[in-house]
Amino acid sequence: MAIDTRERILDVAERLFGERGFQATSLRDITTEAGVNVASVNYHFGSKEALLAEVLERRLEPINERRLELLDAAEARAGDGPPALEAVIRAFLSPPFHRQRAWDDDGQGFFRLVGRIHAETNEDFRVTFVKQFDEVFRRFTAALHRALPHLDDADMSWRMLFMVGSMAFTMSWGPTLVARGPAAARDPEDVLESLVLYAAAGMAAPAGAPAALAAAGRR
Amino acid sequence: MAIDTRERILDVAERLFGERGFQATSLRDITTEAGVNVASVNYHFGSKEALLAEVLERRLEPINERRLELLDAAEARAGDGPPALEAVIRAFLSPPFHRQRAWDDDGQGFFRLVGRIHAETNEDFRVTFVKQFDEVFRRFTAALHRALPHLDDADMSWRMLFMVGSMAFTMSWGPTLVARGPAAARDPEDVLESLVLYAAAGMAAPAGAPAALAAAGRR
DNA sequence: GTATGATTGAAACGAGCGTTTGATCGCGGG
DNA sequence: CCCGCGATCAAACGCTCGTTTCAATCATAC
Repeated sequence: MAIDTRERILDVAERLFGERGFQATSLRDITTEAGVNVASVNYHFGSKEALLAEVLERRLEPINERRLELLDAAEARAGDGPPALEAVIRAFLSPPFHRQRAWDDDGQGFFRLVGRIHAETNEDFRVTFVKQFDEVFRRFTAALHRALPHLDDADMSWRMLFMVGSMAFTMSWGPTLVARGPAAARDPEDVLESLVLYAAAGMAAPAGAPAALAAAGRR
Repeated sequence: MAIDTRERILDVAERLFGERGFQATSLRDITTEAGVNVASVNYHFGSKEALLAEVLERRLEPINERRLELLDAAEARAGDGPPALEAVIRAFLSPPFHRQRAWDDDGQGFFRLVGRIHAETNEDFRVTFVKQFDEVFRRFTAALHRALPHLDDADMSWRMLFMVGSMAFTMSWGPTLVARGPAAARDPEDVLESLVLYAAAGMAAPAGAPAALAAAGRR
C-alpha cells in the first residue's frame, strides 16, 4: 500500500528493537505498527534475524565509513608524526552522535539499539557483530598505539573496551538520564564533547602496574 | 529432590540469563538443567520475572553494601578534607570484580548478567533497577563532587554514566576479549586496576566547554 | 501411625511466536 | 486484452512459552 514497505519495516523495527529488545519485539508488533502484513517481513528479508542484520547494517556501515574518513583526516594532519590523541578519539566517537540532533529524536531508537547490541552476550551474535568492526578496530588500534606508545597491547585492548563501553552506555542510557533529571539535560553535541575529553584523559593515563605490585604500593 | 531446589534454580538461572539473556532463556531450560520440575519456579518464586529479581538481588545487595563500606573507609581516611579520587572510584568499581577470581570462573554467568542488565532498555525495568542503586548513587555523587569541585552537576552525571558504562561493558565483554586474543589475557585484578586508573583520569579531566565554544576553539 | 502442610511431579492450558501457504491484487510489456 | 510477475493479504501451521492444575510424595508433630 504505502510508499516503500521495506523502508517502513526497517524504520519501525529499528525503533522497537531499540525500545524493547530483539527477542521481546514480535514481528506482529512491527508489522502492525508499520501497517503492513506479517508475511512481508519474511518476504522482504527472509527471517527476523535477517531483518535485525539489515537494521544494523543500514546504520553501522555509514558510521564506520565516517569513522575511517575522520581517522584518515587526523592522520593526514599529523603528517609523519603520531596523530593527535583527541582527534583519533573524536573520529571514533563522534559519528554515532551526529545522527542525533536531540535526545528525543527519531534517532533515539537507533541510539538505544546500538547501546543494546553492544551488550548482547550471545557469542554467535558477537562473532558476526565484531566482523563489521574489523577494519575500524585495526585502524584505530594502530593509530592509538602511535599516539600512546607507553601502552602495551593488553593495556590498549582493555582501554579501548572501556572507551567503547562508555560510548555504548551513553547511547543506551542517555535518553533515560535526560528524561529523569533536567540537571543532566544537555545537547547531544555537548555530551559528545564531554565523552571525548573523558576518554582522552583515560586513554592517556599512565600504564598500570600488575595488581600485586599496585596493591603493595597502595598499602 | 536435591539439596536445595531454590538455590539450584537461582544458580542455573544466573548462568543462563547471563549467557543467553532473560527473554531467550526459557524456564524449561533452567529447570531441566537444574534437575527440578518446571512448576517449581512458579512455586518458589511466583513468576519468571520474580526469579530474575531474586537472581539480581542475591548478588547486587552484598556488592552495594561493600561499595558503601569502602566509601566510608575512604572518607574516614580523608578526615575533613575531600576523599581521594582514586579511592572513591576503587570503592565503586572493585566489589563486582572481587567475586571473580578468573575469567572463566563460575562467576562468569553473574559477571555477564550484570553487564547485560545494565544495558537493558526497558523503562519499567530501569525504574526498579535504579532504585536498588539509589543510596549508592547519592553517596558516590556527593563524594565525587567533593573530590572534583570543578565539575558541575551535569558534568558529574555524565561522567558517572561513562564510568559505569566502562565497568558494565568490561564485565560483559571481558570473557569474550580474553577468549579471543591471549594478548589481552590478564588477571581480573589487573583489569580492575587498569579500569580504576582509566576512570580516575577521565573523571579528573578538565571540564568541557559547551559544544559551540569547543568547536570554535578547535577550528 | 496418622494427620497436616509444604514440596514435587506429570500433564495440560491458552496464548503468542516465527514462518509458510496459496489466493489475490496491481500493473507494465507483448 | 491478458499474461506474467512482484507484492500483498488472510489464514493457518507447528511449536514453545509461562503458568496452572491437581494428584502424589515427603517431612514433621502429635
